[in-house]
Amino acid sequence: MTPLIDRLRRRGWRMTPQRRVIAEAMTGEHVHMTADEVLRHAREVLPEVSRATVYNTLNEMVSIGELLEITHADGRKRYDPNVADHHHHLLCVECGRMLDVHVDDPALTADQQHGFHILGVEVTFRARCPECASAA
Amino acid sequence: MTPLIDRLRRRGWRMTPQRRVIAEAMTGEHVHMTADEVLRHAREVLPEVSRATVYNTLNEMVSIGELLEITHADGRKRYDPNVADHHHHLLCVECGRMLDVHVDDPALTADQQHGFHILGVEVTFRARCPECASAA
DNA sequence: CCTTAGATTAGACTCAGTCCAAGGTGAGAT
DNA sequence: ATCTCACCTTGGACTGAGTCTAATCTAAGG
Ligand SMILES: [Mn+2]
Ligand SMILES: [Mn+2]
Ligand SMILES: [Zn+2]
Ligand SMILES: [Zn+2]
Repeated sequence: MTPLIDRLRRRGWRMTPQRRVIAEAMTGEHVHMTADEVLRHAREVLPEVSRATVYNTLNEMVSIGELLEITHADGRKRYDPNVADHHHHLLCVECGRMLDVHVDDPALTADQQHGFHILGVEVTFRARCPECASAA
Repeated sequence: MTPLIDRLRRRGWRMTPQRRVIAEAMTGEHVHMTADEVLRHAREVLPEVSRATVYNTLNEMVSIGELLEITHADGRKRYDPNVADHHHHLLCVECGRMLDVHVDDPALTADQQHGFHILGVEVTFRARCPECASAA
């Protein structure tokens, strides 16, 4: 898997310091940051990055398929760089931590499809993580 | 299944016209309205209902388990009165229409649980409905 | 009827996310 | 190496869903 930054350059993106630091934050499995978390990470390296640029960059990466956008129950969106490896999620409902999990996609029987054309399926396991369980 | 209104009264809720009209809107399968849709329905019967009361009532019904809250990708929450019958969802990504579907819950193998205590699982089929498919 | 705990209300407020117009800059062309 | 401009970044105004509050109202038990 080529690094995200190389793939972006190959698509003709101008490689600015802002985009570089955002792309570097968005790497790995089990990475599911909110826009504000990405902004904080980016500012540790490049303190003057603006919120608008983080939103611009994340949205563009989502629209070209280099990031997945996950809508969390708390309303804020999360961004997931793990697009190469189809997966689902395990979510701690207390602290919001989210892990990638691999499980077979469920399928709908014909009569349950109601004539819809299925595009994909999302599975989220709601759970309590070991840290939150022991804190309770 | 006793009607929602009776269950609410039995819990000691004061039965006001506002609550009655909101509870009447929240009945049936395949019902997944936003707060604003509930408000519009309520105002057709009782024009002076306030937005605050709709939000108060929906949130209270969710917290006592008489409604499910579904966070849609567009950010707005949907409210689902079908709590008696465990089910999952089939969502048209174009028009947002959402149907109840019945499919076996997927399960995580022990090594995929990462030590989490699983509370439940949500499955959403992303799809295009027949109306949106023919419009395209 | 009275009474009052609980319900309703308008509008101010919060917070994530979008939009805009002005100024800045990466990188291809010379 | 410098020029150029299409593209990028920025602060701040704006939007829209949802929450909060303080004043007013009312369902229902005695
Ligand atoms: Mn993931
Ligand atoms: Mn449903
Ligand atoms: Zn946790
Ligand atoms: Zn549709």
